Amino acid sequence: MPDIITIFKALADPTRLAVFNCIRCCGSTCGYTEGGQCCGDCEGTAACYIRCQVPCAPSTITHHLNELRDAGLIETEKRGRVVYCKVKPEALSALGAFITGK
Amino acid sequence: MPDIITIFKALADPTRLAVFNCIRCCGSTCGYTEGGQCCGDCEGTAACYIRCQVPCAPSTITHHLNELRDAGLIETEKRGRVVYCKVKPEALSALGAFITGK
DNA sequence: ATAATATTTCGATATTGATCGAAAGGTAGT
DNA sequence: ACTACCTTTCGATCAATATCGAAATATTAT
Repeated sequence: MPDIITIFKALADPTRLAVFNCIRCCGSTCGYTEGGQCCGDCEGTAACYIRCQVPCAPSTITHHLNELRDAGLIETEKRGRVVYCKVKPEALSALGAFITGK
Repeated sequence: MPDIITIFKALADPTRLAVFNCIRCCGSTCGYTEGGQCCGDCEGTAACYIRCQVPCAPSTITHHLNELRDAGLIETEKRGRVVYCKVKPEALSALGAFITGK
């Protein structure tokens, strides 16, 4: 399991935090791409996906997803050519433990 | 009040996190220098101070204290030539709010 | 006043890391 | 097979920043 520094680093970049929040707000699953089950206004099918909410190059999104996964903050699952992501609650517990002083 | 990104950034550097933890473990006050009230084994007077626990140049410590202060994580107070630091609990609450989803 | 000590400022360096474009790898549909 | 699409890998570039040493500032002690 990743240490707290890795978690802090992963969340310390604005773009990456936006990616994380996007995944988080999707509930259990969030499509990287248009077909994914998604959050808020877009009712699951509309063009509300990470790359749309966080405008940057595809390769940049891949990079950030890797960082978040390495930090244990998300899991990713590839079905076909689409990646689905969800938050790992354990990582947030690790943050909680830091706050309470471990 | 500083945003969550600033807080994450401040805690994302190993040296700076060590400084923060050192201040934190001191209870209410922690001397930057030898005379400070201090934590753990050293019973308040021994040579247990930040620069000793976190070996780096004095100017580097100053830099990290500034970052931590700007992030709202600590307050500093200068008495004579010694800086005393303490953790600001509000910053930790901000972290807590992030965990619970705001 | 002088000396010693604690901290900060400044400038320089070196490392890290965010970002992109181009090309490659897989997967689904025709 | 071929095509279209999603994602990843690879290099390169550029900005941010951690670190230090030296000099400056400020405070206490002699």
